[in-house]
Amino acid sequence: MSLAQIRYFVAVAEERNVGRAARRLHVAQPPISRQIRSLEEELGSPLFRRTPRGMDLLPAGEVFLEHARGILSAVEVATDATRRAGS
Amino acid sequence: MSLAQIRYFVAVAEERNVGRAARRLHVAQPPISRQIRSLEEELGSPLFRRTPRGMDLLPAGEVFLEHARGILSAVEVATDATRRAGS
DNA sequence: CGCGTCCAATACCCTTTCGATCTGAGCCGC
DNA sequence: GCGGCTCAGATCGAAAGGGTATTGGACGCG
Repeated sequence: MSLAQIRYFVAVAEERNVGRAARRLHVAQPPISRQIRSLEEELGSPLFRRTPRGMDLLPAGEVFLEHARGILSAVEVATDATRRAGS
Repeated sequence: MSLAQIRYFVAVAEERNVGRAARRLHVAQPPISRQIRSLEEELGSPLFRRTPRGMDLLPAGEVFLEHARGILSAVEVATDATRRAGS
């Protein structure tokens, strides 16, 4: 699992759409698809249901989403605090 | 910043020695050195003081260490909770 | 005062990973 | 059924990451 995967996941969960998430992250769509799939494999359970109109969060995805946001903000906090301590 | 960098950092901080951290993580020493350096560059401030006997945590490093442990455990918690929700 | 030891950093190579582009397949509205 | 969406797959080139070998600096001991 990588922080990039977590960021991709949060964007897709919020947009409910891989393409929009990709544009928002300034990344192409296929990398997002692959990273999401790889994340699901690592977690051992699907996070989204694929529909012809986008991605629907599954229960496991909702659970992961809450934690994912916490992880990303913890990284931000850690970065800021360390920068402040170092300067 | 990557989760691997954070794991490397925590190991080095705990061992106060790059070589021991490398053995503990089953990785060679140079990759650890490089990732730590890259992390310091990204954070904009040194985290360790290099001595002939190892690595001493600087104040900025101590600050980052606390957050780093929290991030890693948050990742574990997220993984477990999601696995549980998916099965 | 060398010499051996222990440390991190560097140089170089190789493998793997990752993202971009192009393409395909499924579904829906018209 | 045709055009416009969606996500998924294949392929390629670039970048990142780790491994081995080596260098360079600091210490301790004879």
